[in-house]
Amino acid sequence: MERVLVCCAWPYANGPIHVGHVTGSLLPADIFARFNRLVGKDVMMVSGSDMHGAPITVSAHKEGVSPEEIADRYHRINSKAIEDLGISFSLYTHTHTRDHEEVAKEIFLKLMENGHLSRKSTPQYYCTRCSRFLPDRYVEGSCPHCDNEHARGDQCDSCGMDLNAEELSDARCQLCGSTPELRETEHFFLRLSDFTDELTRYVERCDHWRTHVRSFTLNVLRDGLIDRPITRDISWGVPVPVEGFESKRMYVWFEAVMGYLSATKEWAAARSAPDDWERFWKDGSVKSYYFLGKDNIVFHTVIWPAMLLGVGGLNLPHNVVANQFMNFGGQKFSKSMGVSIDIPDILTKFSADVVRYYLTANMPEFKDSEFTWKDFAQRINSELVATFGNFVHRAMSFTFKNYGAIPHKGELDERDKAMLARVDEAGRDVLRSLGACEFREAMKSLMDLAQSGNQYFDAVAPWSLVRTDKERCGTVLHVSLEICKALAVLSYPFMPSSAERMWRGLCMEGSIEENGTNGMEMPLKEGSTMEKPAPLFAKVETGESEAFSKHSALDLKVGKVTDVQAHPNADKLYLMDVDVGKPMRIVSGLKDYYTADELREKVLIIVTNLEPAKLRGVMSEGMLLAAEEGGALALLTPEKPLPAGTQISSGLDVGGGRLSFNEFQKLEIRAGTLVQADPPKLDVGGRTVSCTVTSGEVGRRYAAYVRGSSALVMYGPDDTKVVFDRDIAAGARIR
RNA sequence: AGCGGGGUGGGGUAGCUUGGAAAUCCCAUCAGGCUCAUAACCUGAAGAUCGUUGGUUCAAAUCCAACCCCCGCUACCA
Repeated sequence: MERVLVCCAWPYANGPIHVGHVTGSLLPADIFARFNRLVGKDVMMVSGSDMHGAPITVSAHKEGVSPEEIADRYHRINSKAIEDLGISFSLYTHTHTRDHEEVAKEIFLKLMENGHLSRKSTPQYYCTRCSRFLPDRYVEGSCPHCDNEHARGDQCDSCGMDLNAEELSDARCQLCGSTPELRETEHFFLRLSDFTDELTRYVERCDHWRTHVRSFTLNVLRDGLIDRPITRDISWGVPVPVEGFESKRMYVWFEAVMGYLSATKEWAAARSAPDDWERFWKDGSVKSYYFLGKDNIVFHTVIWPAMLLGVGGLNLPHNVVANQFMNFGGQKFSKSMGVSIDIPDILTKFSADVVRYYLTANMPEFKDSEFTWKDFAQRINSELVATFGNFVHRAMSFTFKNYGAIPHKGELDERDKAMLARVDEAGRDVLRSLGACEFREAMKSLMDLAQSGNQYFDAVAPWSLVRTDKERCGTVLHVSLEICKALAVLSYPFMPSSAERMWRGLCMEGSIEENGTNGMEMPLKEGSTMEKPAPLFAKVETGESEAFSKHSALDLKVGKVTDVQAHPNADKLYLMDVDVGKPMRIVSGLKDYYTADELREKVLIIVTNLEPAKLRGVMSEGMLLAAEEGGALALLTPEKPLPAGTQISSGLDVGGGRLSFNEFQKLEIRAGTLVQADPPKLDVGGRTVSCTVTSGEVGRRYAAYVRGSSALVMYGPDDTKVVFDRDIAAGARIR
């Protein structure tokens, strides 16, 4: 039996997985694995949680727990989420296992034995009080390029320059504040340069790779590879199996990729066949596929292959299927910015198959894609429910109602034959696309077949045939059910549980999983009594998806006042012309607070998607934001100058639809004082809520959305937050 | 900043490697039809001078150059 190894990038155990992980690697890997099982191949599919590395120690330090506790927590959460999503791993493990440690040490020693490691001493800061070496980011000091005294050792947040910790004057340990000393420390380096030529030849052969993966890799190789350190001075990670290195650990990027191999070995050991892993790694006819995001390409096209070459005797990746990114409201997913949709969350609202559908249909295969709740609801409702689900349901429920069983197939006319030929054609299309890892295309072919089904059903009109020619009606229904059967089998890689439900609904024996694509040829069992069909998918109520985003339906932009005039017919109102990237007329009630001259040239924050409204006879197209508290009023403004029209974000979907004034009033936006930075807390007047903020200054007052017990500080590009032009009390309501 | 990818009707996309009758498909919009089905389905229409500016050519979305914008990597998010 032909064998396939499916490898999926290892989610980092520092937070719950989100839709980006799923659409970027987990889901394409699973679809591909299921497809291969369907066509009868022996599939090994592995991944796990990446448990090591500095970010986890940082989280642990923040929470005051051990790194292991953090890693274990998210490993549990993510294992569950992955299972709930129906991702069919042979084994989903993690990198903090004995197996992995052994494999990592073994590979390390083998690379050393083969002469691909070198040792080098470099100076690094060591904190005597903490008795540890400090990673660059843990060192704080004065930036040599600007006056910032709080530059981190890797980068200055103030001027943005890249730094080495040694460049800082007045270096301090960020953990305890004491002055660290520079010490020599010795590390191992992977001699990547040994492999440049061989890797170049290898990648040049791989012309079946996606072009962006291949050209990017070739470019990296053309620049020449630099030897990289593979050990570092931290205590969390895989120990280095060399005397004198007891206090050091392997770099996580070096050790985590080995997880593919160690997971396969762990799988084999669990089956009491410890040598079984070799069938997937040493047999040159086995093709291995790696699914990951574009940020991860070099690790899989250069570094891991170099390691495999250095060890020798192990298969190189056959294909590295890298996806682009799925963004959310124009922003990349990022936990720190509060821009993410966690899988555990979304699964409380929607079934796995529905989520899988959307994430496949919108998969960022060749370029970035955008997740919006509006698009989510739309695609589910009009594609999955209306086209696909509805065809299956109308065919099955009509048959059930009028026959109660699978009807007899009589003589086929030209149209029936053409339809069945179309089914075969669609089957070939779907399977071809799946084999080429073109999942959106495959899904499209599947949907096209559902549409053809609808067209056929309409053309043969069984609802009138049933009254005139019941025999012929049975035949066209039989053909329709054939289409359903094909849809069931072909949709299995994408939506496995719905597919199996359809299979059972058609009175077919066994399961799709057991029969594979042979199920396409298996005849329907005429005369079998059917169960009453139920719709496969329910429509998504707009409210359900809005629940996630209603607080962010505001489209805020930076606006520059170009002209201010008194309203001809009102005491308190101004007519303001504001540039928000385009001119906009705004009527505002600021006359009691600001003179026209004070307002001219001012830079404000404008709601640009409000329903226009007439105020004392003049149309107002937008609204400027101001905070109000006990008779005092302050205008919202960006803390640094931003050009007119710049998008200001709460971090989530900007919506795009028009917002009525009533809806706007339901939103809670307040002035809040940042009372602590880590974890960030915001005082919004009488109560303190947790908040997300990009890099706030404690004691400063910011504008923030408040929802429940958390808040989202509004911000523009470059972490520019929204502040006030006059002092205003914390808790002031913004409108 | 360097490197890679992308910029096609309102939104998403195909085509661009091998230039050729003003361009594919889905959604939304509009007009019809049907009534089996989750107001679902089917048919038809309107809608783009293919990021900008130049160039090559009889002919460019498609090739070349410059520029603008978005994203990623370089810098521990798929």
